[in-house]
Amino acid sequence: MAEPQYRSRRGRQAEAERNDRRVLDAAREVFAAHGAGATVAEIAERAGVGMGSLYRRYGSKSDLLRQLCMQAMEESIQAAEAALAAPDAWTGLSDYVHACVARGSGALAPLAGSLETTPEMWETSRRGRRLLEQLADRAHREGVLRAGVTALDVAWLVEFFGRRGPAAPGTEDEAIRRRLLAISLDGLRNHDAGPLPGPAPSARHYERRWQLEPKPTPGDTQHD
Amino acid sequence: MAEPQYRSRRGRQAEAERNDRRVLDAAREVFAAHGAGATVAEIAERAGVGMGSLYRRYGSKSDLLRQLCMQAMEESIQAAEAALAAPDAWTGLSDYVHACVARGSGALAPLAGSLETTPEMWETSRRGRRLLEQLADRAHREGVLRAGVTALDVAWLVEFFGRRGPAAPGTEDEAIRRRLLAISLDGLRNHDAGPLPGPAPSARHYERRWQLEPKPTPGDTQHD
DNA sequence: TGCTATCGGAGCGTTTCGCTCCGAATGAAG
DNA sequence: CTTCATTCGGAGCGAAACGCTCCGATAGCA
Repeated sequence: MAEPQYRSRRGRQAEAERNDRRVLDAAREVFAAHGAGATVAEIAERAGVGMGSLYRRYGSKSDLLRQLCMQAMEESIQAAEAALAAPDAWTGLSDYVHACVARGSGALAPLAGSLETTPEMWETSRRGRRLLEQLADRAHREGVLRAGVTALDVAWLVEFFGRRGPAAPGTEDEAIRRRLLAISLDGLRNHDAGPLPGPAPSARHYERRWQLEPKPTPGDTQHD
Repeated sequence: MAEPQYRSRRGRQAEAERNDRRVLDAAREVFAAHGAGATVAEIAERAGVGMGSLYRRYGSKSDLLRQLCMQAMEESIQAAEAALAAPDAWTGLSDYVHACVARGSGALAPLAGSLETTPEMWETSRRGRRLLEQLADRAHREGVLRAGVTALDVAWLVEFFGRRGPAAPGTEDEAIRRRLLAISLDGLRNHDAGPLPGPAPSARHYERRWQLEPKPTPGDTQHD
């Protein structure tokens, strides 16, 4: 089943570690695809693991979500750092967006609205945003980013495209998303288009999604 | 709006008709925002109507969804016809996309995957697609649509942007969506960008969403 | 061959949800 | 004003779904 070279280390514990990762991978796919409403049973099945194995490592569904959220944010931070190290700003930015969409970071971030957030999560989120701002600044300095586009515009774009979760590689869904993403990225690029409509997205609004609504009681559904 | 020659439609019956429409409007907003999983209680509350009034008019949640689906498709057909009558192809296409996104047609269409589809629905869907193809053809002929872009590319774009439902007017959510939509539309326009990646979306895959999935509708099971 | 750590998943208690049912409210007719 | 037909609102029911626990089965190790 696994690499024989590692089996000798610790027989059963190796399986435990493997399960740990498989659960995390499955959870990311399932949550990204179905939202926070996805069931733990589906995650366990997708991971090929029993409920017991899942719950021994993650005390609750919320724990799993939190861990996943952190992982997604850290991945996007890595992608941003890689982008800043890229030879030119545009390929860096483009790669960043592709990476975030492909990994489903954008699909996971809004899930934060349905759990209690730790200060650590806020810090990580802010660090990611700061890096993205550097990325946007650099792109503007090099003249490859359309006038008026802010870091938050890019963040929202990533979130929009990640909504449906990481399309399985090789599927037509993935191909379609890549086409639409290519179209949107071209619109993001600097060319002779008019100014963007309306005011730029605010940080306050971007962060508001993270505040846990006291109760999902039906009936709010209100503007603002 | 009142029918003067029908004196019978007054008093309580007038309220009934008003309720019917309010339910339909509320249902469109709620389903578009929360997907097919939205609860009927939320719809009734949003409409300011009791469950009784809702269920006397629409036999089941599925009935409501079907009606809504048809309405969304017919609206998009009207938008397409208006676009074909526009003075130039680009403003027509742009208005079409804006209208569909604003009304949430793109958010309602994928809901079809969770109900039994009638032949009438298929016919309406196809008619809408044919009109959209005429729209794309005209735009290509006038040289305002990026090479390689097909009608289905536009259809998927509308669906992507409609996913979250029609953002309430005046909210920052709506402003953000407009910005991203403006960006994507500019990418759709004819300019000196490279070719689009991958093959164009296929009609088969687009229609596949309509086939009832292995998940046999968790909601209603007893009534048809 | 036992012993221990880990695994899988059936089942429990709770919550949610679609839908029904009925008393209250409304307005027309007498 | 009283009567009656019609429509309204929402409490509550039965069923289904879900998060989570618990335990018998199983795989490594001495």
